[in-house]
Amino acid sequence: MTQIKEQPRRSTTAGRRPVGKVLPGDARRHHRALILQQLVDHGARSRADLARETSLTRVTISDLVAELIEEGFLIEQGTRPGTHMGKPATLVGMSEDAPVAIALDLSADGHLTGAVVDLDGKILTREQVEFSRGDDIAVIAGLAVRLRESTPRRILGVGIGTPGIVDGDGTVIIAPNLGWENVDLAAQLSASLGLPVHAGNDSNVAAVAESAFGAGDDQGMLLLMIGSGVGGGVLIDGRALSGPLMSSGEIGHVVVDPGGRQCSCGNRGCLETFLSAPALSLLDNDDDRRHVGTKLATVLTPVVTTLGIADVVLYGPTELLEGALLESVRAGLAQQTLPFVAQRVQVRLVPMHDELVLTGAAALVRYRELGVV
Amino acid sequence: MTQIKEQPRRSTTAGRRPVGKVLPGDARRHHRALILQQLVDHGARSRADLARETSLTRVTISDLVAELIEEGFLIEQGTRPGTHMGKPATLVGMSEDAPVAIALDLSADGHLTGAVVDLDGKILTREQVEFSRGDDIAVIAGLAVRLRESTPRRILGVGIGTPGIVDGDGTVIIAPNLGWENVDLAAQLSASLGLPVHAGNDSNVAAVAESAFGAGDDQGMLLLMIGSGVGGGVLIDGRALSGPLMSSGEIGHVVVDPGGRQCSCGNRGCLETFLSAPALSLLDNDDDRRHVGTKLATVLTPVVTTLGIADVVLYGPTELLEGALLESVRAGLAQQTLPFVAQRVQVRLVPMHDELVLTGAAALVRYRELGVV
DNA sequence: TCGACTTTGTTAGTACGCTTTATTAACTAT
DNA sequence: ATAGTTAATAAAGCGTACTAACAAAGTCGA
Repeated sequence: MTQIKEQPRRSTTAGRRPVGKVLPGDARRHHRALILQQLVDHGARSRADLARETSLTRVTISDLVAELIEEGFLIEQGTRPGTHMGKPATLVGMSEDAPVAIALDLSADGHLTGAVVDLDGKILTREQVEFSRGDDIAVIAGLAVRLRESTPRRILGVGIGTPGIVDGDGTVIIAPNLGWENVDLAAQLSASLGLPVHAGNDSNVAAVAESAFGAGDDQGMLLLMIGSGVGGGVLIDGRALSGPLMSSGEIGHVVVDPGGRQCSCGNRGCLETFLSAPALSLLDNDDDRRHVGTKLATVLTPVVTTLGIADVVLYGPTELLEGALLESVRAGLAQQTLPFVAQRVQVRLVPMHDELVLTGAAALVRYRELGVV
Repeated sequence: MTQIKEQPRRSTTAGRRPVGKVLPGDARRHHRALILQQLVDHGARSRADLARETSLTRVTISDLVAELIEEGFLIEQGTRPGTHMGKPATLVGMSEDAPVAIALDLSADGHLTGAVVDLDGKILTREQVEFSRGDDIAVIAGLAVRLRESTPRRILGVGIGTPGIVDGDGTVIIAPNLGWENVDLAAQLSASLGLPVHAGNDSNVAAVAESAFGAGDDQGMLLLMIGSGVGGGVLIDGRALSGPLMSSGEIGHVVVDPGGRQCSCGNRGCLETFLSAPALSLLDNDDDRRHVGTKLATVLTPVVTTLGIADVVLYGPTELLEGALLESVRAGLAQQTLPFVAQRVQVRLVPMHDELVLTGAAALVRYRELGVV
């Protein structure tokens, strides 16, 4: 009887700076990721197509595709329609029964939303439960269990978008809304569920979703999530930047009006005190909206210029953002940056009902487990 | 006679997001980089040490080290002094005759500085020639050739720090100071010198130097280069971020005072019109310096918060920056960011005579050719 | 002083993943 | 029918890192 030696659990290295050694298996995992990426991005295609697109040989592609079919990710879809020279190609595409992710959204006050999401970002099942500051993490695990039982499909992993500062291991360093400090959220859930769990800041995760499933420029994007608070996420090459402080979601707490309104973070005049949905809904004229847009542009300009980002997304209640506010953000950015940058930056709105945090949590799983951006 | 098949020229993949396939040779190059990184960072050590630190086996390390000794990068330095159990370790370290880089600095007006720089960032030879807007690139190549002839050591490659927006291939997309637009600087020099050539924005390259050879936090750093203009560079994980627009050096052209002084970029009131060395030297009281520091903090805050950067470096004429200006930058940052961030960010000065552009150009070569950060 | 132990570094053999070369399969063009 | 083209598989080889085993050179304890 063959004894399989237990390998230390390791997610795909694709997309991360390799910090340690690289084994042959890492190369293979990366090549699997290349194949899945092509199929997810451009739909079903033949093995020969994949060989051309990845510059691997047809032999290697056949081998990898066989493995991915075996594991249920891919499925043969018959020969390519139409008439061509040579032997007709057999199309290979993502399977309808491919593994799915469980996605959890902790960003809302008072409740927790969970969903089963497939690898294309489609929400299959959705459930919402009460969850407030102080509630036990077991509530989260409970929802995940119910979601797991709601589908016959294999679960690739669990993704969580949570407010606060979250490190790369899924530990919530600080989350005032939830009253958490140094909570190893991912590790606890992983232990109780027996599944890989990945957690990220809610607005970072939303940015990942817009890049993975939306219209985001996956080379570089800045997303601002405007809800009860304001969060932000920056993506470069499909990866959410967090930096050594992991504070990348906290753009809402940049002070734009020292001495202004009191903010929950302790400071006064944070961007969030102007731009949150509650604050915006109190505005009753365009002059005030224009004022907020100008303030916002002042915060965005240094980031956009310094990072060379061309795609800025405002994710929030469209009715509060469109019109005067959006126009003044565009105008402000155009005025405050180099002409070279100004000509290339676009600012656009994405409506709240896109549920980017939920699908982004799934995208996080897809990325960390499969290396697909 | 053995025919060596020509491999497509490829620099190390270490540190870049792998975009295509990964061959065994790529893994090997990465492992060579791990070894060199350890030796550069922590000095000479034994093969067994390297095995422990990289988690490769002693066998593999011996193999790779033999190769690196063969190529002249490393050298055996005798047994480790002191008395220990077991067989005495043979120390291996960077060779005194290891290959060097040719570094070129185009950031100054009117002249071009070149140097031969070793892998530790030490300047071995240095030469300066006239170079102004409109001069031929052959002047640059000429200096590189003279520098190459000035040393018997092997040349690893050529690095260039240049003002303007530079893409990843070393093409200068736009550089007003030099009157360049879409000049494929690296490609032209590489063709005429027969050496690998890497080019980057001058302030980005300076940031790389501070991370590689200075005290920079290599997880994340923002460097502002304050000279005749103002440029910036952001490093995350030892890599300079440039984003899709490649404009990351251009933080100096964020408008902080709409309607202010005319800037060379066409806009009015750019950060550069306040903060450049010429502008600063005109200030004669601390109130004005404090005003500039506050403006600067306003630009830095969104970047620091959004990227979660803990290390901010002002690289310029110390006598103009220390005191009131520096203090007000620190105070502004502390006031305008989350307490969590404010407690962790440090702002420090690096004097101009550190020649960061020159050594940074060398660091760029070291990184691109050897994968050493 | 001598054997036991520890640590370093090498040699020999194995596993894995990709490549190249060759072959079979299935179609179009003439 | 025959040639040409494209798809996919089969077989053999190469590079890289691994495990196992061992030699070398010292320390340590009795």
